[in-house]
Amino acid sequence: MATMRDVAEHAGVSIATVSFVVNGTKHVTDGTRERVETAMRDLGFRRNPVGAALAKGRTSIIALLFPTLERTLSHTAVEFFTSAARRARERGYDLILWPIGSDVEHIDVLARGGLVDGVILMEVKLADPRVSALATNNVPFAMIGRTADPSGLPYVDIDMATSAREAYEHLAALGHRNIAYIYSEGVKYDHGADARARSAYREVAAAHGDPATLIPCLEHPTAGRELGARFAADHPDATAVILLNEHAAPGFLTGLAHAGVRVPEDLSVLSLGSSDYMAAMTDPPMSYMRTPGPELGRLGADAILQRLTEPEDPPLQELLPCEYVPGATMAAPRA
Amino acid sequence: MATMRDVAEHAGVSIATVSFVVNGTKHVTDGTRERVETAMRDLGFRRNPVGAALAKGRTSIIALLFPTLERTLSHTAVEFFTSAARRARERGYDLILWPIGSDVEHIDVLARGGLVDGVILMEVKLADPRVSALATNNVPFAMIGRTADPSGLPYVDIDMATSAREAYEHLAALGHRNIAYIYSEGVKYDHGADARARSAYREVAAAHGDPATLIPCLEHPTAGRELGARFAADHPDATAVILLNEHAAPGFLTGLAHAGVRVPEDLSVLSLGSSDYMAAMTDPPMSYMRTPGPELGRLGADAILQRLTEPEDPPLQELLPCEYVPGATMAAPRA
DNA sequence: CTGAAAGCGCTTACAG
DNA sequence: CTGAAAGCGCTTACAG
Repeated sequence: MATMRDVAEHAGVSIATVSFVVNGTKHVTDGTRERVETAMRDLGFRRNPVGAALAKGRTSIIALLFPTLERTLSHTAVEFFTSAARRARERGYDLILWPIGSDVEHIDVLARGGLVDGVILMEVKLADPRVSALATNNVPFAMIGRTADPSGLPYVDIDMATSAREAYEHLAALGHRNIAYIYSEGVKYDHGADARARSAYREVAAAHGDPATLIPCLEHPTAGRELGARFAADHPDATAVILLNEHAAPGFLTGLAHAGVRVPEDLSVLSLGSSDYMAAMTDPPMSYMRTPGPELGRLGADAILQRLTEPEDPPLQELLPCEYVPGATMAAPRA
Repeated sequence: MATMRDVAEHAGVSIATVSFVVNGTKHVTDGTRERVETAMRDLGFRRNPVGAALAKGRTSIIALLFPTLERTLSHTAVEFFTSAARRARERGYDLILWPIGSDVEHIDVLARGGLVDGVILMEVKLADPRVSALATNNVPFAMIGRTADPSGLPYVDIDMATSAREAYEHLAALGHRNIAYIYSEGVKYDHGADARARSAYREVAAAHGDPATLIPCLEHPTAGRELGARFAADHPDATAVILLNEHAAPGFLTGLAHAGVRVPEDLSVLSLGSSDYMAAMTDPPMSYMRTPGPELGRLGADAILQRLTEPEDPPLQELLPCEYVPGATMAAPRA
């Protein structure tokens, strides 16, 4: 593979000049530039990014850290990633998905030393060891999600407290007074979004003077189906359900149907943190609170890029609520 | 950040010795090693992978190229990735997901020069410009999927011809003589798996003397639903459907139900290339031909690692059929 | 067992 | 506008 030195010799210039042409860093006379460009073409030259990275101390690559080996990448997570990648590309960076988990060792080895310029964290826990690892090692990072106390740290997150509250209020407005809440079982209990949604649910139920019922469910359609099948028997008084478990939602409706529970006549269901794609999977189409995945992905990219380009600016901190999208799974409770 | 030079000074040794300790490349006396290790700890030393990459000419990083910006990462694709990443990790490599598409420019810039040691291609087309780009640039690669003529190239792929044929035979064995085929619309027509499954379907239908009916459908549950709703009207003679469109499958069943078509009494449905996860989404649970995603991901990692470690060996080429998993969407046609 | 030194392929002040 | 040279942080023959 041709190097800059080869090109320089071929064109009869210094390698500095080649570098200027390749990067457009400095003005070069037309004649010289043409000679260099010809030489590059003749030799099939392509700049070696590793050499450049070492000299410059940066790579223009951002890593999105998602623990795929521990947790399945949901459709919504894919939306975050795709949108963040698109935004990064617009701004001259590459975004890659690095499937490393809570394995702190691995994190700072990768993140330091300029293999990547910065990282975006997903699946952030209330107390997240990765955050301190990155901070200690001085690796620029931003979170999609946030820790218990994210003050001073760049993040973009779903406003889960507001979203859960609004979900509740939508059902309460229809007259529901016994609204159960289904969450993801097997997720670390201190996962930020889950934890915040659960507290908000408890608070708003209490504020209404309604009972709070928290029901765990594994993140899989089959688990949803089993839960749906026994739901009426286990929770005869519930007239509505809020569900923060995208993977289980379709199965839950199926299970209900098989048990003779009609949705929404017998039970209203509202999926919290879902997408058009997943909502359209179910029958009837799910009423849901839409996760602002594309918006957050884009903002997540902006958040980390701001750390890189304007490190003195206050960190970007943004909270976006889910938006209510009516489907066909909500109605007033039977009298 | 401390460098090897800092550590060397601190420990009173040469930086070569530090390198030997860090990498375990050569034996170092216990006493010396301890001094070096202490110095590393004191200074919080972490080896800079970019420097190492430049010196060694490799990074131990493999990139999985998936055009996320053009095509949604399906649950099945996530399985490939996760499994390949796990396997790579076992063998001392890191696997990252690089969301670049058919953008040939971008590919070889990234792939050459040792930012990654090799790449795995997904979503391979019959004629794929990326393949020639990588070959020209001498970038080690392997395909999950394959081009029209992959001879001499490393690949692992679904044996779609066999799988489609078997799908057909399962339905034919029940007595079906009019089996329609639903494929993904909007996918480049020369996508390998799609193209091969379609030809196999045509051939096997012809061999049976049955009519072949090819029906396009966008890759989204809503499109599936619309297709299901008008299916009986458009194709009154079909008694069974093979469907290679995971995203549309759940919606398709829903659409059928709303149009009064009972599955499997009125119409049998068999999903080709699906997963337990997606099959469990539908009601009734889908009968499907299971994509060997985890197996192929693992083999895909092996295929590229073999190019890197044993470049003289003949390339790994492996074809795995989908396995039939009975669900509740197939029955004999009505008399 | 350890060290001095060249080299990996670039970038970037500094001169001219 | 262009070049000579130092340097980014490592690795690895080659000596001793």
